[in-house]
Amino acid sequence: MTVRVRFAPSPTGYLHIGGARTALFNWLFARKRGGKFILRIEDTDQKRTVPGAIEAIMDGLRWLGLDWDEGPDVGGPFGPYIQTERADLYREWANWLVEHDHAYKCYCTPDELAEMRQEQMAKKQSVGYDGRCRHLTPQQRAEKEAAGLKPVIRFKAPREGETIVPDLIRGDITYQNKQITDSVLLKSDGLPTYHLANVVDDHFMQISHIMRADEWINTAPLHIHLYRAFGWEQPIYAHLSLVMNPSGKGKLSKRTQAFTDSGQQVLVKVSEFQEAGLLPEAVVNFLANVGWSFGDDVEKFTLAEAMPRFELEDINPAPSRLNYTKLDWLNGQYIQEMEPLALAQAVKPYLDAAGLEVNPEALLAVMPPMSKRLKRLPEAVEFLRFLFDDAPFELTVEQATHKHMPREAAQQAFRQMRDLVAAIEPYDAETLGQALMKLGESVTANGKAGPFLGTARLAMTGQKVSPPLFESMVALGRERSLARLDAVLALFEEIGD
RNA sequence: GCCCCCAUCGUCUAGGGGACUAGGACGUAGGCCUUUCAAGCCUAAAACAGGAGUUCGAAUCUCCUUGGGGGCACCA
Repeated sequence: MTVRVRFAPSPTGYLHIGGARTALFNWLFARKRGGKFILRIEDTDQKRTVPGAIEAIMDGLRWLGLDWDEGPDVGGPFGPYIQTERADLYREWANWLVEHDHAYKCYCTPDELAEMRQEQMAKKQSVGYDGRCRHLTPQQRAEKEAAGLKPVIRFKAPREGETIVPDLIRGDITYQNKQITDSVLLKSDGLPTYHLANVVDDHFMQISHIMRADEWINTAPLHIHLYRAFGWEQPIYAHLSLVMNPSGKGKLSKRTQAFTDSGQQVLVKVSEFQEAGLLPEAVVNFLANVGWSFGDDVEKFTLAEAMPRFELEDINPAPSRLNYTKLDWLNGQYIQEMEPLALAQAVKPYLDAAGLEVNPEALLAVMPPMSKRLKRLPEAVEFLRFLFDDAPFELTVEQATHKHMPREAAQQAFRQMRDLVAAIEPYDAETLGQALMKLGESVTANGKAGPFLGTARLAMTGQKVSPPLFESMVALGRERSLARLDAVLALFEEIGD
């Protein structure tokens, strides 16, 4: 069997991370089976269609490295791949259903339907269209038409029996047909609803497997009836679990929650992951671990490695939340592996944006030690500010001293350090390191260099956390290092008298 | 209200009747290393929602309860 799967978003905005995961699983499956991955745009709700959304979605997919074989931009043998460009096809098949007694015209107005729903709710009945237009006589129909009412086409759903939805992930799901309502297939604006467009397209695009989120599961029996009414073969279903909010309350959405309990921003759009300085390899790796597992206790892997192992049957049916902290860890792992030059290039835009005047050489020099400290690229801005900004930072005598190195000793230590830095040759990390270690051991009460080096770091960088001290001083250069030492010494003088 | 799905450490997961004193990862705690912070390494705490049943034997199968989620539009 030729595998053909599709990702079919509606262009109502950005690419959602949950959608990205659906796309990823489809992609993985298509690649594993040597099939085709198709991108189709479901834009039949023109009110919700947002200009530019198609591009935004494609950008998101491209960033993640999910390429498609057929789609709006690349075309393909079953196009067009944008539903509004296929409107005639749907109309044709909607009419076909009417002609074959599988569908009928309905003239109910929105008000009328709302009223019906209210009544049903008031009576605590199940809500759904009651089929009142099913048996209109030709005369009644003519009257409605004469009154200028524009009809919709509704499916004539079977009222008896049951329908089984076979699902690769969940097994057979049984529905009582009496619960399936006469859904609208063709709207009064002449465009199809999701149900019709989806079934018609999946058929003519020869889709073999439908992988989509759990939220669509209840539409499956209806769609199965449509396939039967048309006399078409139904695809194989596999309903993926939903991606939930970190709180566990509801499916992940833009609105619900902006921050997690630990204060992290809840990223939702793929573009937000990108802007947050996360690497696409990490995001995609992370996503693959949600609802699927590589096996062998392996957490970090590439898509190429995952692909041969991917099986639909292995997908976990339970909904899951996104663990953003784990994503950061994974991202850090990928950053550690980056070549210094690549990392410098990745980090530079953020430094530029922060208004820092970046010296490329100095930047490159501190990349190796930085790579172990970065979880997300933009963090580099605060880490490296000291390197590209000579504005004096706030420092107190308290910070420049230590319990094992009180005021007098600290002042003395910094004086010695200044002399040492001024004279040392060569001015490199190793020489500097050895000398400063020795100095440190001689100036602290406990004979350990740690307390001294900690304060020295503060004096050089203004930060408790920075690239390692010696490398930082080398990157800074002798002159600027001396200037910062002078600043500390001045601090002691000022307060001292 | 009706229908559907789901249920293993805080989170993501492994587990498909005996290999389970339930494994891994993130996070957390402690330790080592160390030039602070990281990174790395080691250790620890931490889960089969509850109840019946099937079986010699159940995290694994069935049912019920509970809890969570989704759906019930001329939205997708």
